[in-house]
Amino acid sequence: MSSLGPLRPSPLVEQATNHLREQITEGHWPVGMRIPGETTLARTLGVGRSTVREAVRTLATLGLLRSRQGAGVFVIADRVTEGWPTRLRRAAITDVYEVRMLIEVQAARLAARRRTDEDLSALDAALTARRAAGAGGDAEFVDADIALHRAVVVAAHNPVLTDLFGEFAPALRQGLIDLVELFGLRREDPDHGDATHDALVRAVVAGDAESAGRAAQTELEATLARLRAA
Amino acid sequence: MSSLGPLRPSPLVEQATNHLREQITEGHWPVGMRIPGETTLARTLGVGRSTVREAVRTLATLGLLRSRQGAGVFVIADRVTEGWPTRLRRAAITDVYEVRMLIEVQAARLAARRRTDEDLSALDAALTARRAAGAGGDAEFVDADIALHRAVVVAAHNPVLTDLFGEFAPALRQGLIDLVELFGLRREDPDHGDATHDALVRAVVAGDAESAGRAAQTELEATLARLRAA
DNA sequence: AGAAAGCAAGTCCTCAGACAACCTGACAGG
DNA sequence: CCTGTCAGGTTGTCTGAGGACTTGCTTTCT
Repeated sequence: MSSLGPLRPSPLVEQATNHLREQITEGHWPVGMRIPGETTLARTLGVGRSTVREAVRTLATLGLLRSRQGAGVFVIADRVTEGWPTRLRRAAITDVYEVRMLIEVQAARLAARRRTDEDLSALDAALTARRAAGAGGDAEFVDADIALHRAVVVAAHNPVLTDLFGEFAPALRQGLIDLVELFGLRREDPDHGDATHDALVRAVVAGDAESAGRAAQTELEATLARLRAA
Repeated sequence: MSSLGPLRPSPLVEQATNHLREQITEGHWPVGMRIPGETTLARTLGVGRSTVREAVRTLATLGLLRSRQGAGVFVIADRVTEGWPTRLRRAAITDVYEVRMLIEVQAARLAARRRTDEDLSALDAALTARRAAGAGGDAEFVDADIALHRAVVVAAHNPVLTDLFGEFAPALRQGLIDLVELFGLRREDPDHGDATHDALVRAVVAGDAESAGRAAQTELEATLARLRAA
């Protein structure tokens, strides 16, 4: 089992993939350009056409290339973006929260216009759960709070928006738990912000987009102000 | 014979990929199992062997499969954490654009309150460039358009927001180019929407958050309506 | 001359067959 | 038990062919 040295040079497809990826990342093939055809690439790379095809498919799966039948293969990106978890962890919590706010304010407006009956019961359940979690631990309470906000976003019925909120949720959770622990907000506010959340849910239920947006805005701005003060 | 039948609902490789992915995600092929051979799969799926190979390569790139020469293809994971480029490519363009809109409307409001002198000159340059690109190609024009919108987002001075817009930009670019080419929007509107963009920039320059938000909203809603009509 | 219809070249998509490289398990001999 | 050999099956790669689609040019008509 000596895996020492390049016993196997490495699969040809991998070599071809790396070669093509280099052309893109090094800037020789700018975004938008049509790359040479399969037969040309096969000849210049010294491999077969199917090998080129599998290499192209790999880069297409990674989001660098896009092939259109009859037209050719085009460069649609020149780098694979790093993940959001790391970016959000590096960013300032106030910036994260500000973006969360502007997302959710508009989400609330959409939710008021599109919520279904299932959404209504889900919102009701989440509101009740949040109220109940007021007696629990900090983490538990924050989770219930986020679950309620997620229910609002889900009611907007936009998969991209739901995914986006899911991306922010972990960073929000940590930041909010820190905030709650640091300021002991729940002791100084025995209501736990229940009134504002209730107003938000009622506006969504009523289908009043304007009120829903305002309710979300005031609620989130209050928390954002507390974050800035920290 | 069948002239009007489902000539090609979607590329065969894509169908094969989805079929294989289902077997994995539905649990029929547990992690660690060796899946049937290429020739067998080709026969059961009713496609050629190269088609199966490209499907397998796609799932291997996504981290679900791993093929070892001489041994077979093995399942190494049953779910994939998709990056945003992939998710946005798969999502409906209208959903993507709707999220883009709700981001940018609020970004315009923030920009009106926070723009610096550098932002103002950048906005001015971007607007001029967009105007000039009206005479160029479709891709060139879309790029100039996106650059202007990016300048507005940058003026909001929130790194997370800027990154988020950058995440959406590639998907937007593709969708907008398709839209422009499909409908020939630029011929039917010789102004290229210059007036609305000018209004947006002037509101940001003037520091009028309300007007900036409204300008962005009307401009983006018009395009969104065109997308929905497609 | 300008616009519309049609043609032809180029390109990706798919298939079929073939051979090479490689892994695995069975089997015979020590 | 250990080892070397072998046969069968599998993936890796190449080639040739034809179909489907896009694009630009050409032809034809107004």
